[in-house]
Amino acid sequence: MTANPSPLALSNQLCFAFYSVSHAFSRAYRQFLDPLGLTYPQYVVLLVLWEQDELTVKEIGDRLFLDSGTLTPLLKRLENAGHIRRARDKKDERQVRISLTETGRALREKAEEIPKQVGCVLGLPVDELRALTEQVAKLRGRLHESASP
Amino acid sequence: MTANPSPLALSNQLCFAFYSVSHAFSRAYRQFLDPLGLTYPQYVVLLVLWEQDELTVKEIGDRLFLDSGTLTPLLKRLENAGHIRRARDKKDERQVRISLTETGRALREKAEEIPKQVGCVLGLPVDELRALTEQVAKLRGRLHESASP
DNA sequence: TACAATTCAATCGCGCGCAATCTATATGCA
DNA sequence: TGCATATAGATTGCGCGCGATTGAATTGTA
Repeated sequence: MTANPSPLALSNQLCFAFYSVSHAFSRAYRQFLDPLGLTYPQYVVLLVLWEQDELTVKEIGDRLFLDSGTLTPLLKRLENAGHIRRARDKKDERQVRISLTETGRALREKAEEIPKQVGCVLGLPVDELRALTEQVAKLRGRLHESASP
Repeated sequence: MTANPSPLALSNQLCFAFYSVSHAFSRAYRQFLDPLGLTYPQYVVLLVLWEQDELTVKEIGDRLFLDSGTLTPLLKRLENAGHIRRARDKKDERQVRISLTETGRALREKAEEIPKQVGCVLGLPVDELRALTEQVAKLRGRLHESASP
């Protein structure tokens, strides 16, 4: 794979790099998330809610590029764990609004150490991390555009 | 998420960027893989086999950072589709050796157009793609090292 | 040669990701 | 107002990823 010399396979290389690094990241986070009883996708949903509470399922999905097929069962698990509440919006009964419980809000402090610890193993200067993040987000944007023209 | 100003959240940003871009890539590949009846992970396994046939499950797993729990059922599906054969190694009965069928080898030609088509939407110069791929692979290496010291 | 330790693949269980479909609610328009 | 259309979320089905365990084959070693 990584030894393929063909320049035509370049997007294959890049795609696989992202595919494998995202799993590697997920594994790296797991050692810190396991003690909290969270998976990485659940953690990301909580990150969103810690930043802005009372979002609807759709709003969470827009931020994370996930649909209700993924989010509904995930949110139910977070609800069963006692971290969030799910309630139909009174003004628009189609929507389900997600709110943090006290437990869910409290989890934030413990979770705040995680990115620091993971960041250590990356061994890259902050500005490089920032540049890389931007570059990757830009690629994601292009892929999304081309998917829904 | 992307609006979080805290520098502490930088590895969160980067991890999420990889997480979301890898799904976006997988969706981009899907439109080309669907007609071939392949998923992205199946395609990646075939890429490996097209480069070197007669690998064992472990050897495939080493190249793709996947274990038998993922590969065994995936390979069975590729076998059912007629693309590969699975057979115990005569010299070491613990190993299962994977070989391409004629159908599986023939699939390569159709698949060869895919990275080109995906590459078009990325809109990045070749050397930038190459640099990005290397940088991401390096990060993956660091994450793997720190996982198994 | 016995027998413990290691290696390889298979199996099981669970949580995503996502396409497709369904239901309920809201909106737009004649 | 009445009905078509659109939207939000839930549900179903399938294919991963992966931790944990199992069973069989091999290797290392006393």
